[in-house]
Amino acid sequence: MDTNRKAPIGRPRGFDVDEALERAVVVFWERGYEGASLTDLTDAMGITRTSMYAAFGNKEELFRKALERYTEGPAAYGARALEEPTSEAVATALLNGSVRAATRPGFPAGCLGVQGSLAAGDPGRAARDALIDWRNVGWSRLDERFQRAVDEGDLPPHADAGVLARYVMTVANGIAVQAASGATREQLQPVADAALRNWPPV
Amino acid sequence: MDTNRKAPIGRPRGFDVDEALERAVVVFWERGYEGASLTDLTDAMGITRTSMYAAFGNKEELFRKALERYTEGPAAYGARALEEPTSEAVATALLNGSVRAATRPGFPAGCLGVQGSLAAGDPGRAARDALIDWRNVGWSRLDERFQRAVDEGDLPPHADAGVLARYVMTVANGIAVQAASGATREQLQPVADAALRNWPPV
DNA sequence: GAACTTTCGTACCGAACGGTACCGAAAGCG
DNA sequence: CGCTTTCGGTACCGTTCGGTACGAAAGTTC
Repeated sequence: MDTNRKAPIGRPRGFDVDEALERAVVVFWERGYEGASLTDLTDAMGITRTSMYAAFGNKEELFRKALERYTEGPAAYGARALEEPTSEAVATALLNGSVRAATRPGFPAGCLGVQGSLAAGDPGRAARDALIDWRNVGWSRLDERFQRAVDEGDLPPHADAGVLARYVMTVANGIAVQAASGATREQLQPVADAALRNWPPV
Repeated sequence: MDTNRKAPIGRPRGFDVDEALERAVVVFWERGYEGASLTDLTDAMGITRTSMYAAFGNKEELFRKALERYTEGPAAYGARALEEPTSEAVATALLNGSVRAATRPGFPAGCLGVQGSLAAGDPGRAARDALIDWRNVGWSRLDERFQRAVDEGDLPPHADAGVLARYVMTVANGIAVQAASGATREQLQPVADAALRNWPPV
C-alpha cells in the first residue's frame, strides 16, 4: 500500500518547501503583504516564480500558508500561554511572549499578525481580512480560557471574560506596534509588567 | 507691501486645497500608504494628477501633509489631553479619545498613525519612517508631561515617566489595531477603563 | 534504453504603478 | 487688446506588478 513513499513520479522538487516558507514568513513580516513583491519573496526563498506558483498556488495562498507557519513558529507562545493554570499566568505568558517575539534578534521587529496588513487597497483586502480573522480567533480563544477561569473560581464571578481577553489582546497588539516603532525588549517588558499589575483589572 | 494678497497672477486654483487634503487623509487612513494609488487619491480629492502634483509635490509629500492634517483634525485629542491637570486625567483623555477617534462613524476604523504604514517595501519606507517618528513624538510629549507630573508630586517620586508614557501609548496603539479588526466603541471603552484602573500602575 | 510525469528557468503577458510633457483655458497686468 | 503666468485635462513615459506559456532538465516506470 505504501509503495514509493519517498519517490513520487516526475522530477523531484529541488528545494525544501518548509524552508522556503520560513523565508517567505520573514519577507511578509518585514514588508507587509502589499510591500512584499513576488521578486522579493522568490529571491529570499531561493526559487523561481514558477516553482513558487507550483508549490503554493499564488501570492495570496502563500501568505495564508506563511501565516500558519508563523502561528506554529514565532507565535507559538500564544497557544502555549492558554495552557497555563491560572488566568494571571495565561495573561503573563501571553504578554511576555509577545514582548519576546516582537523583539527577537534576527527577526523583523513587531508581529506579522499585525503589520502584515492592517489597511490595504483592493488587491490586499483578502490578506487583510485573513489577519483580522487571525486576531479575532486569538481573542476568541483567550475569551474561552478566561470564561473557564470564571467558572473555576480563578476569576471573580462578576468578571467579564470578553473584556479581559480584549484588554490583554489590546496590550499585545500595542506591544507589536511599539516594537515596529523601534522600542526595545528592555523598554517593552516594563510595559507588559505594568499591564499585568493588579490582575484582574476588575 | 501686501499688494495682491488675494489675487496672485495667473489662473487661480480651481479647488480648495484643505478640502482636497481632507479627502486624501481618508484614503490613506483606509488603504494605507502603499494601498492608496494616485488614482484612488485624485478620484477622492476630485482633482487631476497634474493638479495634485502642482499643489502637493508628490505622493510622499501628500502623505506627510495628510498626516499633519490628521494630527490637527481627527487626532487633535492627543494635544488636548496633554493639557489636562493631572496625569490620570491626561491618560484618561488620551485613551478615551483614542477609542472615540478609532471608532468614529463616517471615518475609517483605526488610526492613520498606525495603519498608514507599519511594514512596507522600499517605495514605502519614507512613509513608514514618518509614522515611526510621529508615534515616537507622541510618546516623547507624554513622557515630558508625566515627568512634569512627577516633579509636581502628582505622580510618586519613584514613578518612571518613560514607562508610564509607553504603557499608555501601547494601549492606545492596541486600541487602534483592535478597531481596525472590527472592535466597536462599546467593546473598546471597557478596555480603556480597565487599562486606567489603579492608576498609576506602579 | 524509451515513455512518461513533474519541476525548473527563461522570457514574456497585460495591467497598474508613480510621474510628466504638452497644450489649451483662464485669470491679472500693461 | 496683447502678454504673461498659472491651472487643468489628455495622453503618454518607463518601470514594476502578479501571473503564465513553453521547452529543457531530471527523475521514475516499463
